[in-house]
Amino acid sequence: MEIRELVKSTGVSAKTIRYYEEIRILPPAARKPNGYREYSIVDVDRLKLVAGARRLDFGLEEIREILDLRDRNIAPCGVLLRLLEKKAAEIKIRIRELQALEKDLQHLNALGLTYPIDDVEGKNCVCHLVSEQVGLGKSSENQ
Amino acid sequence: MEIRELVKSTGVSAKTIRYYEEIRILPPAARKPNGYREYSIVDVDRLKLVAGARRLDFGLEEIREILDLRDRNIAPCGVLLRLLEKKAAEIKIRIRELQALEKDLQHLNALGLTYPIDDVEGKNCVCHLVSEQVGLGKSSENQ
DNA sequence: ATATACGTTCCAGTAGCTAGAATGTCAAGA
DNA sequence: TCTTGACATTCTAGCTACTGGAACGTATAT
Repeated sequence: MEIRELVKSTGVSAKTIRYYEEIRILPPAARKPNGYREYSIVDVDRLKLVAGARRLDFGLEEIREILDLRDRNIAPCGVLLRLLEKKAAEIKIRIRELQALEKDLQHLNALGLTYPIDDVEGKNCVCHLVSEQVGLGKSSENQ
Repeated sequence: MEIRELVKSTGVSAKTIRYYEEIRILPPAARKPNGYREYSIVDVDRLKLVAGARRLDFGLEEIREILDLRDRNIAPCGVLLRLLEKKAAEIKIRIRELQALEKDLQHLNALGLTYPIDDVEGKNCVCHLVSEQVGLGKSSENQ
């Protein structure tokens, strides 16, 4: 099959497929006489695993590890399972960070609305609220 | 004051401060005879606003707009307030995406644990669960 | 012959820094 | 005076995961 078929069966763009080949996530594709890339069901399977893992927000390096195991005929399930847990933990933390951030934003917005909006350099201005966070509240320490 | 003082009073690293100057978020710093950068309270104020806005996850382009208004002596509070709301809405969405992702991860993990971990190419493998998401469930459509 | 819809390569850009190399400056201690 | 250490400077390159665009080749239908 040509690249367009692979795009259809995986939902990954042609650009991205070529990029994955370039960085050796996918092996160099076979070529037809005209120079076009040619794929088989094996490539579909591999790319589906990559796409699934990406959808779960795994990094390409993590994915590369999984693929390397598979390529050496070692079942990567154990590793994948651990990564799943690790990622879930990370997401949990990230969610909490964002929730704290959301709270801060709402708080500043609410407070800012009670201030005049034409105060360029005075203290009664939402700009000052934004500035003055620095070094104060640590409610949402993101990153 | 020298750059180290500015670092202390804003929590922004020297590298980042120079970078901000390079991309014109901060104006070219005055120089002492020895070539060292020299700052005043005005720079502290400006950088604090930048740091506060970055902490709220505003992009540097958004911040640049705010600063441009301020530089032209127009109170940016109105704009800032709108950005605050916009950002809060974005965060809300992002949180929901991450929560869906978290659910998927936990689901796959739970299901994966019931499978053997030594199945390289069979279907009873968490790898297959990961692959088979592609084109199926759209519970968490992120990015 | 031409229009179009594919395919190819290569280069550059995105966001917001951060690391590191090579070099210069300043203050204090032996 | 020499040296050590902590500061400062500039410059280049790298990070993640792609994406856009140019310039060009190929296949098919009209």
